[in-house]
Order: sequence, then C-alpha cells, then structure tokens
Amino acid sequence: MLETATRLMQAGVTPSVSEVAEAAGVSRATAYRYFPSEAALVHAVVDEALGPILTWRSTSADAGERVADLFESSLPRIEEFEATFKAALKLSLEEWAGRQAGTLGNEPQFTRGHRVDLLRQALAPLKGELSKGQVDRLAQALSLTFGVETLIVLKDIWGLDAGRTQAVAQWAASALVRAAVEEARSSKKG
Amino acid sequence: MLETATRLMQAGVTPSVSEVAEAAGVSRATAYRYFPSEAALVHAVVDEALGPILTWRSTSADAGERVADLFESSLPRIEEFEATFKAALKLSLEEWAGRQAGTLGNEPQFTRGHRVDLLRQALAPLKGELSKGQVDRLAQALSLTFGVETLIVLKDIWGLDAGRTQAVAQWAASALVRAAVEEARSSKKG
DNA sequence: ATCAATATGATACGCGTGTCTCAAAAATTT
DNA sequence: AAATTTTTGAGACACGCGTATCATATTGAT
Repeated sequence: MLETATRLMQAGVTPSVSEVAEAAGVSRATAYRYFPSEAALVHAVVDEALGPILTWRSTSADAGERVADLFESSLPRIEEFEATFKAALKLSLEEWAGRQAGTLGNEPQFTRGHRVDLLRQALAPLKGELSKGQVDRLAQALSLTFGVETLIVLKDIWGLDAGRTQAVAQWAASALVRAAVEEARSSKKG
Repeated sequence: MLETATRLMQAGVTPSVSEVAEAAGVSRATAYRYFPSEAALVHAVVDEALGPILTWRSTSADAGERVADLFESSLPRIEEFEATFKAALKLSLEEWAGRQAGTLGNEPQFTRGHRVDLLRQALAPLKGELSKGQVDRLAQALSLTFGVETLIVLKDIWGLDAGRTQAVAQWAASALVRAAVEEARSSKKG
C-alpha cells in the first residue's frame, strides 16, 4: 500500500487517501487506518524518497567537491519524486497557515531540516578555514539552491529542463562556496 | 472587500472566501460573485502586494548595486505579505498537481515570472560584459534567492529572523554576481 | 412615482475529506 | 475445532468549498 502510494506519486499524481485505497484494492476505511490523513501519506512517501539522500556520505576532502557531489546525487532524486516533494511543501504551507490562524503554534514542524545536516556535513572540511558564522551563512545560502524550491523556480518559472536546472544549481552552489572561501582568505590576509 | 481580504492576509491568516465575506459584512453568495474561488482571491491580493515591487526601477549603473537595491526593496515587501505569497505558492502547487493529474495541461500558469523581468532588468548593465547565456544563468541563480521560497527556507527551516534572512539573501546575491563577473573576466583574459 | 435592470441574500445541492459505528472476515490462541 | 482477538469493509455522518436557484433589495431611468 505504501508501495502503491509511492508508485502513484512517482507517476506524477498526488493521490488522496481514497484514491490510494482504490488503487491498492483495499477499502477506504482501511486506508484511513494506516494513513489517517493525506499528510501522513505524503510524509511516509517522503521518507521513502529521502532514503538514499539521507545516507549520503562524502568521499572527498574538498568542500567544493563534496557540495557538488551532494547536489549531483540529491537533485535527480528530488526530481524523481517531484510530485511527492511538492505535495510535502504544499502541506507544510497549509500547516504554516494553520499555525498562523490558531495561535496555538505548538504543532510539530512538517518540514524537517534535512538540508541543514547534509550541508553542514558537506561543509565540514571548511571548519578550519571559515568561522562558524561563515560556514552557517554559506550553508544557508546553499540551502536556497538545494531543494524542491529550486525545481519550482527553475523548471516551472524559467521553464528549464532537468539538465539545465541541475547545471544552474551546481553553478550557483560552487560559486557560493568559492565566494565564501575567497572572502575568508582575503579577510584573513588583509 | 479586497481591502478586507488584504488586511486579513497581512494579519497572517489565509482566509477562505466565506471568511472574507463574513469579515466584510456581505453574504457568502456575494463574495463568491466577486472572487469565484480562493485562487481568484489570493490572485487579487498578490497583485495588490506586488504593486510597489513591479514598479521598481534601478537608480545605479552597477549591476551589483542594482541587485542589492532590488533585494532591499522587495524582500521586506514579500515578507510583509508573507501569508499572501505563501498562499499563492500553495495554489500554484495545487495547479501543478492538477495539471499532472488531468493530462489537459492547458490552463494558464499561476506563477507568473515577475522575477525574471526584474532580475533581467537589474542585470542589464552586465549585457556588455557577459554573454546572454551567462546573464541568464546568473539571473536564474539569483532568482533562487529572491522570492517566498527564500523566506520559507531561511525563516521556517533555519529559524532565522527577518534581518538575518535579508542578510543571507543579500550576501548570496552579491556573491553570485561577483562570481559571474569574475568568471567572465578570467575567461576573457585567459 | 413607476418600472426595468442590476446587485444582494438566503437556501439548497453536489462533491470530497476525514470520522465514526458496527458487522463480517481473518488470524491467533487454547 | 472452538473461542477470542484483531483486522477489514460497508455505510452513515459532519464539515467546508464551490455552484445554482430564486426571491428581495437597491439602483437608475422615464
């Protein structure tokens, strides 16, 4: 049933719990038992999609290469599950709106910061060269080019294809890393 | 009534058409006459919010300064209407999902590329120095750091405040511009 | 003041999501 | 095999969005 949902989502659609139920050949009630809401459904598929990304480990000692490697292995996967990640983003926006409405903002955040950990890990080699604040800022800037949002902007707004999207994201990422490193060097030098 | 919707959205909530009706003191039916769907409602408020941004014109001749100026004037406005832009993004995601489901992908795109025009305009001074492809790539990279998506990533995921968000976006933008210019110079030199 | 045209309001309807109840089926225990 | 526990399915329900209908104000013209 999770498989059915994953398959459907990879096919591009964002099925409702009822649709998954029908596709999986179970009753609606049963489907709602396993996935009490569409959020739970998407959440499960996102975890499935994130699998290979979260186990990514760098092989290089150079931060630039590590970032490039991370992007190269992650972005295609994100694109493969584009519908899933977009559904997750949509849900996080709904949660945000709900949190604004009811002032009881104590629900758990949907969007967990996997980006944060991955990028910090990729930038680990820079720890000596850059200050913690500089590494953080770089990681924050990189996280802008690393996620579904990147796909949305480059593919949907600019109309780029998958290859160009990847290329632009890679270029931006490497440019940011280079800029941060150069900046640190010149400030240390001067 | 549009004013009511704008006011509500600036207060952070994403009201339904019914809620706007009640808040504006008109009947539900009347509200649906003016805004046939929530999409129309959000669309109208987005246009309201975009007003000052779209009339932005650069005063400087330096591309870096122009981009900085654009970010400085636009990002706070986007943040001021954060709920509105997030609602718009949510709607665009829904439309995308709908387009994937029904294969009749001929509906008009919700997310219009205002970013594209603004950034191209800001980068106009580089036309001589960079090739068209280089300018485009830079604009595409910059557009990743210029929009609601930036707010989502930096505020919601990283937990930054408004000031830090602005600072990171600005830094990333200027770093990208510098990188593109240096790259062009060195390739012309070499 | 009267009449036509338009805007508004109240109400009911279809549709999809999510919740609930209860009976039937399947698996487990003894 | 019989009894008990667990899982599943069918249907009914509440709720919110969007639509349609029809009567009632409200406006403007004669």
